[in-house]
Amino acid sequence: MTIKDIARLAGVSVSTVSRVLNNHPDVSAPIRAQVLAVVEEHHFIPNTAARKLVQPQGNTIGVIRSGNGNPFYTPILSAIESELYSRGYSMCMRQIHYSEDELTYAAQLERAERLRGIILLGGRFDYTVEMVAPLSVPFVCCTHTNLFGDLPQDRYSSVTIDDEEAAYRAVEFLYHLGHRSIALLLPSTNDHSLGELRFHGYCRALETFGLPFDPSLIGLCGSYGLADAYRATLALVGSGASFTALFAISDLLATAAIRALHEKGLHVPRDCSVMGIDGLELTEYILPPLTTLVQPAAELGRQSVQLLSGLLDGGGEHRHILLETDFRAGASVAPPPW
Amino acid sequence: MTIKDIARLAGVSVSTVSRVLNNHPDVSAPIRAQVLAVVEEHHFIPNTAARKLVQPQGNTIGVIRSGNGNPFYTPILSAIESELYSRGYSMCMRQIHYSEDELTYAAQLERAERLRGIILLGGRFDYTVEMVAPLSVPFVCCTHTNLFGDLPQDRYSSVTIDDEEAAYRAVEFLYHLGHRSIALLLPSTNDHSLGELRFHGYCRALETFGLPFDPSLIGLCGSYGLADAYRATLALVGSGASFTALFAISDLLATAAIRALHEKGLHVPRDCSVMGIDGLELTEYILPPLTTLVQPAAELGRQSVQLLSGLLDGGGEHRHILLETDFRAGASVAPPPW
DNA sequence: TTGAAAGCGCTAACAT
DNA sequence: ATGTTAGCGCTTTCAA
Repeated sequence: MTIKDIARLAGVSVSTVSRVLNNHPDVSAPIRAQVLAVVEEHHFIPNTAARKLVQPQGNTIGVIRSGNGNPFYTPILSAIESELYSRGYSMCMRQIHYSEDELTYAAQLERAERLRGIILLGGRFDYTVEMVAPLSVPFVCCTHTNLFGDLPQDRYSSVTIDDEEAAYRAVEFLYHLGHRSIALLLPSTNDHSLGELRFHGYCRALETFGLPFDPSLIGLCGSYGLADAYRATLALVGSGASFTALFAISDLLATAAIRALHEKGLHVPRDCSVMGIDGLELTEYILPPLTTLVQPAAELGRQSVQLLSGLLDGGGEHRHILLETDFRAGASVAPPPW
Repeated sequence: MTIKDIARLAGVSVSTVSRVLNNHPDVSAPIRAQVLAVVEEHHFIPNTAARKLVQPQGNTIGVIRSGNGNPFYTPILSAIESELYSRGYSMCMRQIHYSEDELTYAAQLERAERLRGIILLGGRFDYTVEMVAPLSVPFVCCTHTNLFGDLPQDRYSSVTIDDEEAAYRAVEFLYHLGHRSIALLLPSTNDHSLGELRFHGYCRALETFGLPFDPSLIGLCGSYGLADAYRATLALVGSGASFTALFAISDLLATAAIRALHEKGLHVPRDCSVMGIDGLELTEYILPPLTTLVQPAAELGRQSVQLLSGLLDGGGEHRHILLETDFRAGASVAPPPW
């Protein structure tokens, strides 16, 4: 079923059908009704591919979400969506695997959907000039930025928290509570990504406060998964390492850690404090409610759109925005037991 | 940049470029290399819309995921994806809001992507013949089925758990533990959806075991959100209703309920047992680990694909598969305190 | 107000 | 092995 069929059935020309379908004003009411009737009757839906092919440019922004599981992105996405719509853009979202390359995907989407701009949600921290070459519309990184690649700052925008600083603050908070042996739970210390940045923040805090770096206090879980975090925490405690606080670099890791500590007979926060980063809604409802640094999810999304919109409207330049995390008091931290 | 440009730059014809791009064998090695070089150099990506337009039919299955937040769908999606790929299909996933209509969306996607079939993940339970009319390829409902609409069974397939039965089993389990006052936490009792079905299961269990239905034990939260569930539970306890167990119709609701009970000075499970349905990975890691009926997420996804594949290969007919839930022992239930 | 026709970028006959 | 060409379904001039 094509507009040709509809035209024939309605006894008009294809251009008239097209006009009706696109709400052009210059069609007489009776003809319009007639065409619409046929369209309805046959449940006709115009072929999007053909439309895309012929329309010079739309007003669509592509959003690529990397990694399928993380609930952290959910509120960000909502914010992006509503901000986009309120500015008259339409949004086209795709979710991809961690294993897929978001830039390749973005480039394809750009062609397929005639995108005007792209928002990369949760991607790599190590873009090179070569990698972004296929992209020919402006893009902004939301929740990540290019700290490990050679892509110049003026080639892209980003909106993130300062990951290194956030980790520093988390450790600082624990230190000021009185903790002197602070364990760290993270997937890897050299992933050229989040983990590495937050690891640096942890190290800097130790240094600042004159605490020794103790490798036996580092729990490496290998992934951002709950099961791995759980196992790594069990192993950490099982190794005999002694610590009064555990800083997990994400809320999810922290959640699994609390259970593991509990299993080992350690009460949180009485025997061991636990702190996270992210501020998932869910971790507000676990027991004990997690003390964490909340990322300004809605703001991350909103400002990404604002940046992109500025770029598209002509005036704007590529910028890099660092947003503050917000301390959320839970019940998972306390002064050390002595 | 189009294949025409590439052809000119490489000094060949457009069909040669097309052949190279589509890995056709009948291109000489030097020409292929030459074309590829130009393609690389200019980061050329063929226009998907044009391809879609001209290709008679692909091998793509569309997946529409309704509602953006629920982590329950994550493992299902992974299963769908891998099963699809292993059978030689490619997948095209779209996520839509609760507020959007998945069928309209599916119909558009069907045209746009030339889909061969559709998997609806987490949609409505009340389709009518009229609503599905725009779809012209077979579709299967994953995690929902058409118990409230007039769409005949032979017009679609479905793979779900028996929601009514699962709720029954949850209550049965609590009953056998000794509980006689079992509260219920759910968004609504008449949403023509999940909530209503599970409500029926709850009622049937009460009836079977000779327990009176007590409206004051029904906690209505209005949504599947954590905050609403938390408030509803506080209100339920605050109302003075007396119960020794709470059955929340989803794991997320159960999680928020546990926190609310704790806030009210009720220990779970000593003072009040809590049980959920879904079996989220996360609720295995909260304290107390949630006792729940686990939906066979991977199997739900896998069988959806198998059904669809059977339909497409000619032989299959529309079928409706009910999968069993699996009891997962946590630590959130116990015999009543007396 | 309506219709005829060109062309979007690509693939696949068909021709060479 | 490579080139020429006819559409795919649609929108949009341009003419009537």
